[in-house]
Amino acid sequence: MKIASWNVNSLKVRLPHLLDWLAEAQPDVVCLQELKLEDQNFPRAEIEAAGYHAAFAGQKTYNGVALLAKAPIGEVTVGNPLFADEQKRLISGTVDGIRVVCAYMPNGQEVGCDKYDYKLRWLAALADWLSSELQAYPRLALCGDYNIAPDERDVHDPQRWQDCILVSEPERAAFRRFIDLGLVDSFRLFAQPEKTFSWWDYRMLGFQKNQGLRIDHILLSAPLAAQCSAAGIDRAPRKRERPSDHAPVWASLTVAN
DNA sequence: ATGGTAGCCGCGCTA
Repeated sequence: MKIASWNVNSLKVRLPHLLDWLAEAQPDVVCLQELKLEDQNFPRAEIEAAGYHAAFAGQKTYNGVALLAKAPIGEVTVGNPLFADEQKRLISGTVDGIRVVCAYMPNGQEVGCDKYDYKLRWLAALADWLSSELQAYPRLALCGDYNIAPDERDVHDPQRWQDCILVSEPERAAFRRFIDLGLVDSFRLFAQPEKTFSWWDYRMLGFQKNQGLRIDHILLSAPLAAQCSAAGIDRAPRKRERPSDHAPVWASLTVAN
C-alpha cells in the first residue's frame, strides 16, 4: 500500500496535476491539504473517475482537507474533538484497517504572534487526541502539511532560518511530541539524498535554487513503521507549469491492498 | 530594506 500526502494549494487550480499524478504514481491513499474550495465544488466525479473514493472537509478561500483512497473509506471524522476549530484542517478515516489522519497544521505566520499561539495550541491538542486515538487504532498514519521542519537536515539554510516560523524550537518540540507518542518519520527510515525538501517558496526562484524545507510528513505508528518498505518525495509535479508550492510525499507499506 | 509570488471574491489576507 502506498500512502501519499500533498498540499495542492487550491484543488480547483491543481486538479489536472492531481489527476495526472494519481495516474502516474498510483497511490492507494492520498491526503490532500489546502483545497481552498467548499464541499459543493469538490470535484467528486473526476476523482471517482480516476478510481478513488473521497472524503473531504472543504472551506472557502482557506484550508480544506480530503482523503482519497482506492478502497472504501470508513469511520470518517472531521476535526479534533478536543479542539473547537472553525478552520477545516483535520479529517480522518479508516482504509483497509489503517487509520489515516490527514492534517493541515497551522502555518503560524510569525513567531510570537496570535497565529503562532494558535498553531502551538492546535498541535498540542492534536497530540492529546492522538494519544487516545492510537489506543483505539494501533495502525495509524499521521499525514499532512505539518508546517514544521523537524531538524537541520530539513532546512536548506539553517542559519538563515534560525528561530523563524516553521523551524522554531517550540514548533520542533511539538513535532517531537508526535514522536514521543510512538510515531516514526517514514522518510528517515531510509537513506535519502541530501537537501530533499517538500516545499519551496514561490518567490525568489525558491525551487530553482532548491531553497526549500521539508515540512510535509508521513508519520507511522510502530506496527506500520515495521512494514514500511520505502519513502520519498516526488519533485516532478513541482517542476510543472503553475505548480503547487508543495511536492507530494509518500510511503510504501508491505501490506495487502 | 520588508522585498518577491500565488491563490483566494479581494479592493487585503494568508501562505
